[in-house]
Amino acid sequence: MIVTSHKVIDFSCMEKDTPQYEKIRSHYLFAGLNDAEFEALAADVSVESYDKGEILFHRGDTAEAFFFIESGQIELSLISRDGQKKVVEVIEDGRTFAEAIIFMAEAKYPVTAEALSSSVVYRLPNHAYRGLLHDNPNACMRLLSDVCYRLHQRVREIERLTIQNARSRLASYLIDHIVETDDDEATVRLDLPRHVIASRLSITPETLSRLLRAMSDDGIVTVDDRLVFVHSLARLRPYD
Amino acid sequence: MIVTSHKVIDFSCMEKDTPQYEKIRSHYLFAGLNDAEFEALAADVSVESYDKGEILFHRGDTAEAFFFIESGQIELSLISRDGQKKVVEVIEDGRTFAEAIIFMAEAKYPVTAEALSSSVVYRLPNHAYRGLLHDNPNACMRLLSDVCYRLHQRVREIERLTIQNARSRLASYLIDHIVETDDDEATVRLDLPRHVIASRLSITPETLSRLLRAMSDDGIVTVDDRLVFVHSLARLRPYD
DNA sequence: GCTGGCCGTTGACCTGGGTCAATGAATCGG
DNA sequence: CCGATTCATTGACCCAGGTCAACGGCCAGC
Repeated sequence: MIVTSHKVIDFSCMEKDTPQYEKIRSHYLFAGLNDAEFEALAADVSVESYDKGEILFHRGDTAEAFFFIESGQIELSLISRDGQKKVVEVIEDGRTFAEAIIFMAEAKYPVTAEALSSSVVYRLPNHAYRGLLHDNPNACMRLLSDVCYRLHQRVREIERLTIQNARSRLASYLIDHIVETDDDEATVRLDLPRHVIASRLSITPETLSRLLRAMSDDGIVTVDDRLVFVHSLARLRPYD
Repeated sequence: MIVTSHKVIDFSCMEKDTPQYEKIRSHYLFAGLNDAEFEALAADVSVESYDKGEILFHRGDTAEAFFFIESGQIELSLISRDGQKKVVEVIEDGRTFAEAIIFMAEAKYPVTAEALSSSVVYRLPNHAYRGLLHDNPNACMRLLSDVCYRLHQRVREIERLTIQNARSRLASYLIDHIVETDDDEATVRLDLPRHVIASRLSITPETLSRLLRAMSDDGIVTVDDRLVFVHSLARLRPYD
């Protein structure tokens, strides 16, 4: 077996007709493949389990595979020389990540990936999928479309970081995480630890806390642990 | 003819075997096409001239075409509600831009494009190129590779904006614009107006001026109008 | 050769958000 | 059930970089 901190699970858990199998099979990167193609790809996949806090890869590591998250949450982050961390994105189950580097000339991961909670992921070697793409114009187009969407997301992120202040960014975040909305009111679920949210917004936990408090004092929101009740989207909006 | 502020030039200037023709023909998006394909594409291309300050498109405009720059410089920027502008990128001649939005579902330009100097650009309708891609796995792969590269660039930009300070960002910029290097010394050419550089770095022109002055006072650089002589890359580096 | 705009620079001052430290809550391994 | 550790909150203070205002080139048009 393999000697790493994480665990490689018996491959049989990706057997056909299980819910897990269907979960990855229906992902947009694979849905367009025929059964033979998918089976061939699956033969190269390894299933891995990571505990909270374990690292899948570091920024700068040679990138030979991308990942599909079966369960859990994976945090993608940048870490500066002096040790401070900036969370770029948190990927939830049912999604893939790092698939964009399949095509990088210098195939290094541009971010560090760490399990935020216990997670099961499928490791898909680049070369296996790359070969398939060449003969699948449709898969190619879908991937292009997805990568372009992500590129657009990054531009929006740059916008938020440069022409919006901390309060606006928090407002945007709240609006993006609404679980239920009712006219001018809404309920937001903060599905991540505060300090992770803070890092995603490029502020400190202290500032996040103070901003929520200020909004609360202004009667715009009520905070109850991980739930935020927005009393007036209109009053939150000006800062989005 | 067409009634806009910019000028649509006689199409004949893109005739075969001219230097202009070769310039675009050899671009990576078109080099892989055969002559018949390229000719078909060229039939849909319009050649346009823009004066300094003219807008090619605004953020949010419906995106039906992408562009190849024959000559000049095009600034891509984000503009906030309150009017402040953030320059995301400046594209020089010989390169394309906005080609990523060919694949966006909601085809809106994510940035505003403005001519920084008098420019000649080719407007390429999305649909024309999109059809070609479907039958050209190689072109598809090249485009994927390029878009992924840009995605990576954006991640690096986010890194610069969040975990580097203004001085570090300026140092990175100087290093990226070295025209000649000699061991620990280098010459940098600032090919853009100061206020544009400042915006690209997400600082004010005042801060840019002060940072250059501070570096100059520290003996790290000498500034002579648009030329910056770096006396010690080692002393500049710690901030990159 | 003026003159009216832009651009860049410099100084004085301000402030959003970071840093540091203290205090509680909550979670967890034993 | 209890220390140990991690996480969130709050207060006091600080500073990088923004804002505002003044000034001095440098063309471009008359």
